[in-house]
Amino acid sequence: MHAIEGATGDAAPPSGLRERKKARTRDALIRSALELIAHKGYEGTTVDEIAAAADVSQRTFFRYFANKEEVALAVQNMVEAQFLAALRARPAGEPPLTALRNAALASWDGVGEAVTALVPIDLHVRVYRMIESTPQLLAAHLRRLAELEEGLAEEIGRREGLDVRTDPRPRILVAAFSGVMRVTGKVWGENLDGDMASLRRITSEYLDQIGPALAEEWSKYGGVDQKA
Amino acid sequence: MHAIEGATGDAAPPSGLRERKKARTRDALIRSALELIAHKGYEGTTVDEIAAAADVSQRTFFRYFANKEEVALAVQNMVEAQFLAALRARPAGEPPLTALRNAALASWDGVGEAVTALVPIDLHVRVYRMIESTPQLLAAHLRRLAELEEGLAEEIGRREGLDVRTDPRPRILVAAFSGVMRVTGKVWGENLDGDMASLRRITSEYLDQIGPALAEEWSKYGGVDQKA
DNA sequence: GATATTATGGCAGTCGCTGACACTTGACAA
DNA sequence: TTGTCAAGTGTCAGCGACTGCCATAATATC
Repeated sequence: MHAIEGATGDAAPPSGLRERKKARTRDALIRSALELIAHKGYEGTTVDEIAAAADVSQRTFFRYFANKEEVALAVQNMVEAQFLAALRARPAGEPPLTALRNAALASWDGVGEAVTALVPIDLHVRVYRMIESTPQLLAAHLRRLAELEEGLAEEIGRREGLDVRTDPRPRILVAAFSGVMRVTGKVWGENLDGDMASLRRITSEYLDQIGPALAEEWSKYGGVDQKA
Repeated sequence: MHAIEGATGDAAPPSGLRERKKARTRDALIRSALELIAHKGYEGTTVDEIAAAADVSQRTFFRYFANKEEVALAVQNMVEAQFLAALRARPAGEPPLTALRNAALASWDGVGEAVTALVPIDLHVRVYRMIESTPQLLAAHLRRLAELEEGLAEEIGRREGLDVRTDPRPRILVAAFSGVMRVTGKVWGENLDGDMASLRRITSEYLDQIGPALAEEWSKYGGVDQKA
């Protein structure tokens, strides 16, 4: 439904030769694009080059992707879809914030292979940094994240048995959570150790800080715990 | 320093004739642009039309604004600069979250006249809704908000006497706060009463909900209060 | 009033993106 | 196998956003 889904997220096994061919072209486009972008930068890469590298015409490129941003964000998009799926898979008993947190941590697990099936992870990491540092790309990325938040809020609402349109708490929770996750991603991208382990550590650490950060007074180290 | 500032935010009184003329052209461009965009939509408006309506060449337009998005977001940008200024003006005693909240509420006050000096407020509101509903514009808007968050975090850090690069709490707080503010703005834009009073009400209400929303369990109505 | 600055316009050209049309290729049935 | 239909692809023409370049016109400075 939400555009997030479409990103190779539907794990429909390609049956006919036609669909297999389409998947191959799509993957080739993504690979060529990320390779070029990581190498020459986003703005330094033209659609013509991407298309040429994947051996299709420019027109065909635009039949697979609505715009240049979309290829660049294709893998990242997949990761986000993973996250939403992980949230859906969380046991009903978990409180909202815990579910979000665990979904994030859990989704880092499966995502590695899913990404590698398309492109080498280090390429993906390099592109991720590109996203953060390229204004146009970052803008598009943030917009998709906003869409994702919609999906997350809906799911939280569903879990807690309330309507997102009447009770603002799901959206508020997700907004706060996503904000923190963005900082997490940003900090991780800035630091040089681009491995999953450090990502997990930062994530946990920062999510733990959300309570103290919202507290009235900040004690010098650590801080108040807000739970109950 | 940050790009946010540049949006007519520097209240440097135009001295020479040259600068006054420049300010007039800039304002004319903004007015023409918002008028056209509110009327025909963002994508339905060409830069040529905007330039023509302001009686300058297209080339000149691009000397005033880096791209079409910038002119569409010019007023909104001013509002955000106001907000940052309002935060800076908060008394040192206020705890971080309270300062942010009061800065938001306070900035709604002065902003009315500041906006009206450029364009009628109802036009601005119509454009604001346009921003929320136009993907490309929303993307650009979200990116600027991310920049604003940087500024806010820095200011919070300064107030609390800690370095943003070592202590993550300022960023985390601001991220959570901004997330909630975004929901606020979105909900306000969706509802039909586009007046400041309802914006204030929603803002207060939603900010009050952030504690309960982060709590472990959600009681059906209202919820736990997290303060100490 | 001469001269140095700075703003503006016009033009050519690149790049992202789209519609229209013709052509090729895979799917499916007779 | 073959013929038909649907779907994917390439080519081309064209629009709109944006930039560099150069000539010109308007202010500022002395």
